[in-house]
Amino acid sequence: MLDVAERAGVSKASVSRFIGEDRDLLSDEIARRIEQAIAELGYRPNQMARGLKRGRTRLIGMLVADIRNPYSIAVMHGVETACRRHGYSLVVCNTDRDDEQERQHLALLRAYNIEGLIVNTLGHHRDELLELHQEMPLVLVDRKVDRLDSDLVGLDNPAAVDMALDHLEQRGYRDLLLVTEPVDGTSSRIERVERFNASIEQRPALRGAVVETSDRFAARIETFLAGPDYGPKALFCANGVAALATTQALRELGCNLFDDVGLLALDDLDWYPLVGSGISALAQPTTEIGASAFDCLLKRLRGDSGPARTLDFPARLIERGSTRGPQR
Amino acid sequence: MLDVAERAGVSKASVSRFIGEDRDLLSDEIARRIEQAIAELGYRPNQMARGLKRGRTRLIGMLVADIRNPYSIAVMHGVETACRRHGYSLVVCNTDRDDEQERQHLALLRAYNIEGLIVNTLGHHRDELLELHQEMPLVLVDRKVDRLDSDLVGLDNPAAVDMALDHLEQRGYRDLLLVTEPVDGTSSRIERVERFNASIEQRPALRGAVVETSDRFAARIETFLAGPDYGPKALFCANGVAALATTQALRELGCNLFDDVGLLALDDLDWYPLVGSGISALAQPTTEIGASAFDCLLKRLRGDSGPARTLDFPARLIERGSTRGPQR
DNA sequence: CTGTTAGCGCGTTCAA
DNA sequence: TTGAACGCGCTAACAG
Repeated sequence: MLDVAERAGVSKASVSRFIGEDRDLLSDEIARRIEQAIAELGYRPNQMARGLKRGRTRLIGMLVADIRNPYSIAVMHGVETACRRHGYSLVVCNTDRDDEQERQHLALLRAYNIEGLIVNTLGHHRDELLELHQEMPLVLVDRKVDRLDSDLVGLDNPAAVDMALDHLEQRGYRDLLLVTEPVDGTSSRIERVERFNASIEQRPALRGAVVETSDRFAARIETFLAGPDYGPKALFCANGVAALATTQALRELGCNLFDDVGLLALDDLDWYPLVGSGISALAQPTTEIGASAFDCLLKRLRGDSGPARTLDFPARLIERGSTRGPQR
Repeated sequence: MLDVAERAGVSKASVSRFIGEDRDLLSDEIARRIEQAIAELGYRPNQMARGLKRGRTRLIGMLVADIRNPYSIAVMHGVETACRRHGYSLVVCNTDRDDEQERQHLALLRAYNIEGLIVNTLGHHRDELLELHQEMPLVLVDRKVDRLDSDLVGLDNPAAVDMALDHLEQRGYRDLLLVTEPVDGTSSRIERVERFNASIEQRPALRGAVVETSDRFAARIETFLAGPDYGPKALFCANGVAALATTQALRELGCNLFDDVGLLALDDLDWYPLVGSGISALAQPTTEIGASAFDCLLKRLRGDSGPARTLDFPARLIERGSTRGPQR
């Protein structure tokens, strides 16, 4: 920086003004000289030093529970795009669903002076999250954290589940099984399960049960399929991972996909069209969700201190062969 | 830091020694007092400031061409795990296959004083990469960059292609079509195509052609399938994206998966077992590749200045229904 | 409009 | 073994 200043015959402060937001304060002549000196020397301001001084690092942190989950990737991509558009950079930390790693990453992000945090994990370290939330804005994605009063962006789970049941019922399915990953305190999973149960109550034509993907999972599916005849059977998978496990199980059981049983999945993955007659899906607007998460952060960074907001996005139904209706 | 020092009744320098690598220089008594003060105050050293002073930020950068590609994700996961194990953090930048974004991200990473860089892109900004390489170690993953003399970690492409051809030939396929994403200067794609062509030359029993996934892709596949009978036909997809496109095309054409035509794919994705009779795959050891990439960096950071190394990992064949042999 | 001064939080000389 | 002083690269406050 000193080199640039000397070469342009000005002081460091002027150079600082040039690369910062005070460029208007400079005379055209000086600005031109600085610009040239910067170009000639290939000077790049050191973001670390800027961050150190101003407290503004232009860094956003994101805590992700499982980076191999396509949903997380999609949201992250949305966040990253939004960040870049506004001059921020994203530091992504993957916890691999491990509480200890979550703790370490939180410490790390703080040590790097991020300005805001996007969280998509179980949030098993509420104390640290709370503490962090004192210092910076925080947005939860997809999953609530108990007694953490922050913005929340995600899917409108009740509406999505209703949409699923409407569709399945209308297509002639009567005996439903909700397949979910172990609920394990994950708010979005809880909401889906609860709404499923509640909504089934309201629909006299339907019968519904819930099963978690776990050890004897294929056997549970088999039991369901062999169960007493209440009407055409269909599976409703609460997310992409459950859909994968379910489809695997159905294949193991030698099912004809999808004549024997209907299937509707939350999340739309690129391979759904390829399996059997194609898997119907409720797609989440992941890019929008990611962009909104960043948007919340940005509003807070710009001083908005209103009450915590909750943004629920609607799912979109994509019909494929797996809900074409029971084959008689 | 000053607070900690005062509370422990020592100077900032001692605290600095405690949190740094000079802890041995401190007397037990002082170390204990500092430790306690840190715990009581919940003190966290500011990594920005440390980086500013020492030039060591403990940050590794990774440039990824397409974060939605499962291969990239898997490698990134391997890198991240290795990083964390050694006290480094990873900053991932996704270029979305866009040259301009690649340039911006390179500037960004430099501005944040990363200590090393892992690159998995086309590297269309060789000048900047070269410049960066003067300042820090650089590892290429999967893709070479012209005249950039750095470590390279990836798949042993010739061996993998040979393994594929051996397998297909042994299973009775004779008429092969290699499906690749547009080659577009990507070294790994070039290597696969070239070895395919060369290897076909050497095998009188086989015939081979190459097609890129693009506009009239399904039509190209159709032409291949309808072509003169040279023997049982099989498709060899050069990566996961090609496999997805190919399977889509086969479905559109109403093929019976996979009685009409064999299919072998490079990369092993979680949904391969679910499509038709299951897609056979050559799995890449992505975790190892990622870990090795970081390992190269670490060696360089520790002073190794030997000649650039190339690490080629072998693929692993996973047989499923799609190469069970031609059905007569 | 511009330059001077004084730190941001830390690591690293030096002496002691 | 410890502490005082200086500076990393930059920005903010003030003075001109």
